[in-house]
Amino acid sequence: MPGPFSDVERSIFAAKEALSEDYQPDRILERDDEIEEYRHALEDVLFGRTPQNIMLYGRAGLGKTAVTTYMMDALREEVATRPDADELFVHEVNCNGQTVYSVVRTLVNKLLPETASDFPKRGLSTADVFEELYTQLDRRGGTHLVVFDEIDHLDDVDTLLYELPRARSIGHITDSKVGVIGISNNYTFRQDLSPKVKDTLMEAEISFSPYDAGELRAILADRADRAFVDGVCDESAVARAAAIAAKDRGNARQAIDLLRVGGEVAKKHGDSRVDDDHIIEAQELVQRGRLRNRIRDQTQHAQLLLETLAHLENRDETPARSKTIKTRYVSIADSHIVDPLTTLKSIQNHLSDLHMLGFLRRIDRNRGESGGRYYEYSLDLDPEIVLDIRSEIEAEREP
DNA sequence: GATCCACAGGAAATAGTGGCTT
DNA sequence: AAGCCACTATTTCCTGTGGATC
Repeated sequence: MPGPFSDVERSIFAAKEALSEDYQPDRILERDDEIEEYRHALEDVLFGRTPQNIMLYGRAGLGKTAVTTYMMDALREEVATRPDADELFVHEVNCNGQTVYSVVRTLVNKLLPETASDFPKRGLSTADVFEELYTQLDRRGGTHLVVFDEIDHLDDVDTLLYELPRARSIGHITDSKVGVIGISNNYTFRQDLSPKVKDTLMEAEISFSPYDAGELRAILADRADRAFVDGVCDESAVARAAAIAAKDRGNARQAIDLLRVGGEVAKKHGDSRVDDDHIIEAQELVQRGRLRNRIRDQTQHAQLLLETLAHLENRDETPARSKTIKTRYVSIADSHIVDPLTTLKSIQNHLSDLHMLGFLRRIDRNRGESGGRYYEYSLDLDPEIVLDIRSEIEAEREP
């Protein structure tokens, strides 16, 4: 008599969205200082003055994007009631994996009238796309706040951040105002900027510090309240997730992931409550998921090199120097019917990248006249997991 | 102390794709 | 069609580097 869905009512989630990555909370917890600074920096907009440029710093998962979305919504509402304020436009652009040209291009496309066709993907110079941006800004008029998320992923940020904040003073635009809001996961980003850019852009800098365990617990308790059926989530689970994340990097996203996966684990086991054992089990799953995404982001050759290193690791042939890695890599590339890279240099480039990303461990060797100087690499991950993930990825692309 | 090995690391050149303007 | 342009991923070329060896 019981059908396949008969025990669905026992589900422990009430509103799982509250634990998803793109959930936007309607109130922001534990970021009062940052919000206050933010508010101050945005005040000019309310009086129709040129907005300040704002930079946000802080690791991933510290609420930079959430606070920004929150602030922009609030600002939009407030502007509507203020007679002095110009019409406000907020544009968000994610810079991950983009170039200056493509970022400005997406901006232009957002400003273009509905009927117009998109700005060309290629074929035009960066100056052209900026020119189009300015005419579109002036056509719209008003105040524009441009949010560049993950701005540190952009190479050649200088051009972008030099051009845009100055557009008005140089006379590229006259009927509109532009403010730049940059979001960076990288603290050293500031040092990479040219001095010219630094002083214009750095009118307001807000840095987000890691959450401590107490703050995380408050955030998690709030989310757990919404996400889980009442009373299902143990306080110990919240405390455990907060503790793990606080010890790692004070990352709220990580903590929330732990809670969500912990809930899934409990559900899979058929348990009616979520406790800290579930969170501990979730920790490994979350870590593995992270690693899979990071590996997936790598180019094919880099992935093949990771696979090569995993094999070498299994045979106890690590640490290995680039030459031996290369010969193994070639045969592995062949087995996947991929054209291998031909030069040693390109292998070394990839190895060096992978080392910088924390996938590989590297030893500096110097045997003087009888061996010279070279590096030896070994895998800084569990080889079995790497091989597993690799075959998962490989299986996805075949069928 | 000069020399030398076998790379490391950076810059520039090359190749290849796609697509614009004139 | 010619001449640019953006962008990516190599390859080629060049200039260190630093301890062992002479």
